[in-house]
Amino acid sequence: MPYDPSAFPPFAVTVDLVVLTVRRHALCALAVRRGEPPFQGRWALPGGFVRDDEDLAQAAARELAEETGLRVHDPAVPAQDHGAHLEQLATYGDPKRDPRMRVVSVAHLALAPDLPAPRAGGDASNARWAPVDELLQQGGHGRDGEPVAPLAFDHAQILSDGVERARSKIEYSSLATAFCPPEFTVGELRRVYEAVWGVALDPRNFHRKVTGTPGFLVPTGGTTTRQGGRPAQLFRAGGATLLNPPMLRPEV
Amino acid sequence: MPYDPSAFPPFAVTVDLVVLTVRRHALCALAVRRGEPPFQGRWALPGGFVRDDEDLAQAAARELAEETGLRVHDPAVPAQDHGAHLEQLATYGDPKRDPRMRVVSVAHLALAPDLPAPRAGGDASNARWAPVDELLQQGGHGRDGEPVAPLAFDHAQILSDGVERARSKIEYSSLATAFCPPEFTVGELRRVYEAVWGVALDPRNFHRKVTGTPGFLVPTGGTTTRQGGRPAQLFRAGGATLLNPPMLRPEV
DNA sequence: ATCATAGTCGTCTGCCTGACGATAAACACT
DNA sequence: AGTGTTTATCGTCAGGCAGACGACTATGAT
Repeated sequence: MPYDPSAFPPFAVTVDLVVLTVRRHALCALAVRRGEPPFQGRWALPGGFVRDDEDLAQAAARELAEETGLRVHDPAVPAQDHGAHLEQLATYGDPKRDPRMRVVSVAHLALAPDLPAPRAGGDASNARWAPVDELLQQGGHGRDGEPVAPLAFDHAQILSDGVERARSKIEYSSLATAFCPPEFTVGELRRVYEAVWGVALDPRNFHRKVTGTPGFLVPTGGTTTRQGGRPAQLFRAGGATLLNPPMLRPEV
Repeated sequence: MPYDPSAFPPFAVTVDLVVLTVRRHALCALAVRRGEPPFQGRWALPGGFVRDDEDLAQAAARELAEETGLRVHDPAVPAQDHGAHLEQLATYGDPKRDPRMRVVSVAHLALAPDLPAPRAGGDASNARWAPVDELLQQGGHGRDGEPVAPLAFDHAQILSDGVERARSKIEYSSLATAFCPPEFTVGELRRVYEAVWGVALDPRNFHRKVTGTPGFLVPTGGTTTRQGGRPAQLFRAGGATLLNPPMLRPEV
């Protein structure tokens, strides 16, 4: 039976990216300014159309590289350069989510270490890291006073879902290390958890927990004083991806 | 700026369903026989095209109702009839996953109580509940000897992802009750966990855990002996959706 | 009456966590 | 050099929870 193109409605398929990082003790997301209607001039999540010959993950990795220069960390390549974590988040397909046409967006979540200022097609003023609080808050604005919220389309919902995914996933996986540089201290890792969860953690219990979980952290032998105070041991992320028992997020 | 249809490649968008239930102490999934090429005669997950005016969740709920007659349980309607749990699972978009054309499939996961025999367009021989082990195993076949594996397209991967989602989600949520009838006993709930995880659980510790978790179970006052032995209390699912601390899955 | 089956209540022990005291090693002052 | 500040790291203790398992209860089957 030949294929009948009239048997189904055509869709546009895009990937949108929730790229998270921790800057200045705050969980931040990458936002780009829209250059064309709809929502011209408003901030949005980076993204774009999936190409004809591309897998969804490939498209997301391509967009991520275009926006940030980040390569995706491939677990199959252990000795690889430090790269970002990228995973599929969810798919959004409300018929009215884009006023122009029927668009289904496959959102992806990327976790990246603190990066230099972003570039978007070479134009820095059209891309920025903004604290997720500002992006999700009614009338949110950056430190420069520019309004950054509300985001275009349904991107506030997508960002919110991505943040919630990240918050819950660092509980039971070693993903928090994706926010850290290749070598980091226990204190730096703790400040990642504190920024993502928005809580304060006891440094002593945190230290006991992460150093006592087999495979989570591997000491590199070096030390650093870049945080001030007593020199701290440097670690790399160990091979373990699942934490058992998990890291417990404190109650409200 | 007008919309330019040549700016993006057109996709077909479908929803595929991983419908899980527990039958005869085994985790089973709904499978339908394909009536046309490609993969004609092979078993596949139920699914279909998303319509022009439909949200993804609506499309999934419609397909679920068409295949099983199940309504989706809406948390906003507390006094509602018993219904299935339905949630988005993941999206699959490999360019070659369907040889006919570019198809992106938004897979959904549904959990249902044990149901009467399925119907697929009224033809029972073209739909069946099959243990997920048989569906995922090389050369798997049903009790009638008919081969049910491998599934068509990338449906083995989708089913595998859905099963893994269900296995992990009943750890920290009350979702296991979605496999049970409206009223059930602690033992019936335990057998759900045992079937989904494929392990044996201590009845005494399980009883202590589920009855001691506030909001998980609400006693209805009734009892039943349908399992034989001493009469057991009947419970309904309580309002709690998140279990804290979680139910622990025994080690290998 | 006896047995088999399933449900329910307790006990004990070990592990993990949260709370928090104490010490160590750097830097910035005076 | 001494003092204070900051961060890191080790230790202690009590409470909670889970795994192992004994004991008892209430039904139906033989």
